[in-house]
Amino acid sequence: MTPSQRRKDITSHVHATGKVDIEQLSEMFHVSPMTVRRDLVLLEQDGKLIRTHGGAVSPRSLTLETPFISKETKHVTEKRAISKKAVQMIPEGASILLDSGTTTLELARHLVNRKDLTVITNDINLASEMVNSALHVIVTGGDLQNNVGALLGAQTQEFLRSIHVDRFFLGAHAIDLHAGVTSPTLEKSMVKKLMMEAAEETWLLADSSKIHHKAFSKVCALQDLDGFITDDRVSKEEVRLIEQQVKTFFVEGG
Amino acid sequence: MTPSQRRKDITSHVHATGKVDIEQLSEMFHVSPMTVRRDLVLLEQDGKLIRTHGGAVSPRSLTLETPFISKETKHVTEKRAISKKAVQMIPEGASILLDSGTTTLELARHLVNRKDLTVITNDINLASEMVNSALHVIVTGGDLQNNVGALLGAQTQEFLRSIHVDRFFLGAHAIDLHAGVTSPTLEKSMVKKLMMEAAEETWLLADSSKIHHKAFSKVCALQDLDGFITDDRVSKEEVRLIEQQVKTFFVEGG
DNA sequence: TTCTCCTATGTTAATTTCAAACATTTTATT
DNA sequence: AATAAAATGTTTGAAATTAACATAGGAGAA
Repeated sequence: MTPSQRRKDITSHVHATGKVDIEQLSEMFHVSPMTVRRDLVLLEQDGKLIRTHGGAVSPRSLTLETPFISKETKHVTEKRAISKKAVQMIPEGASILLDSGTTTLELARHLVNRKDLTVITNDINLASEMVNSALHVIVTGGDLQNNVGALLGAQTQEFLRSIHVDRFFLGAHAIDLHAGVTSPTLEKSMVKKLMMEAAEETWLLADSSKIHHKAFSKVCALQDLDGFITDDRVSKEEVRLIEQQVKTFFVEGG
Repeated sequence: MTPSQRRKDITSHVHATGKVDIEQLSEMFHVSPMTVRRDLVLLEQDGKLIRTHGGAVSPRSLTLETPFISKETKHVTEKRAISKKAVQMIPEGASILLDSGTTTLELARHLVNRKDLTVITNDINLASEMVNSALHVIVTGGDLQNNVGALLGAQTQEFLRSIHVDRFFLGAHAIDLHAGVTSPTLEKSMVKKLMMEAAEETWLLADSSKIHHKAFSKVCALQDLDGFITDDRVSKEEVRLIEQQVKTFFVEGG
């Protein structure tokens, strides 16, 4: 039996049983535990399995048990309706700035059929969505936030200070009718503020579930915005409170 | 902090970084390694993570790796072998610069299990691959090249002039044993040159099919490189010609 | 309050596993 | 046949794991 054949057998055995231990493999293939260990190191590098203490497990066996319902799947119809409305309001030839986030990601998806637009973003997920389009896309650069895709940091800020665009679409995780728009870190709100300064107009995009939440660091008051697009799942009283602060569109969303 | 809250925090931290070690968690939550270990046992039973030797990994981090889908590009096995070799040569704690391209994309995929590395790239596809890792990733910023994913332009160049890294991994489309490394546009070769200047060492990564091709704009001569990793599908005469110009590793790629 | 029980955590020691270095065998190449 | 390269085994010290026991801190009852 060749080493590569043995590794293939180990791989299929791991996938079949979900779990193996080194002692067992050592006996099964009549090789020393050290050799098995070396095989497992190679197979782990290829992503075929995950090494554990004393053995290895199949990555697939556990992924089936933990279905990750990410927040991306929440309020999709609302986000879609909001971003659709936003796209309609972008004139040909405009330069726009897109915040990081799932709502703006939807917006980017709706943008890919447009042309003659310059789109600037600090989110690599948005950039990836637009890479196959005819859009002129500019990425700010900066430190990549793990598991998120946003770019932040001094480099991002420096770039934002050097540009000017027609419109900024702001995403938000927390909106309070009195405290305004807030974000979880100083860093994020700093970048959002700079984006507002770089833009002629700022429009807030957020589904109504974000309302009545407060986070740590203030971005701006609702009065500072030029517009707000959200869905219609808000009470009359809320509508009144919002509309007296900012020009708002309540789109139908689900 | 209650035990259950700590476990939730551990869970989200594992999912955020993809990988944690016990010592690190012990310090982070100010509890003994034994307590962390007990937490990890519970969380593993819930399928929230997979315990490894010395820590735990997120089950999700491995589903994204899926080394089974990338059949679209040519010479996958060669590229994989080349990037594997390259990864082995990166010391812990290093800062590296990754060129845009499919070979460096493979390299990025092999890097996601590493930590304590700073990785700088001008390709959003590479950045996307590394977003769920524990790596410190920095994106250069610049104009997005449609259908490619590379970032180029004045902004990219300005950033590259402001940094210094330990090692640069250069990808290439055309290598000639006399003309050296060339690229199709002035813009691209300019960025590559700046990357070389920003790095202590430059290593060329390219499968052997790239040899004996010339493109428009010169990047560098083979002698300017500190190393070259390619596959072994080259003739003896070629080996001789290459080796007298640059330190080279010919990895097995079939 | 004071006592008791129970959970959570820390500590220690013994066991197991891991990883590095070196030695040996096998395989491939010239 | 000679040599190099790859694969495997062995040894050894370091590291992680586990189990067992000890301690601290609440929650609830008398």
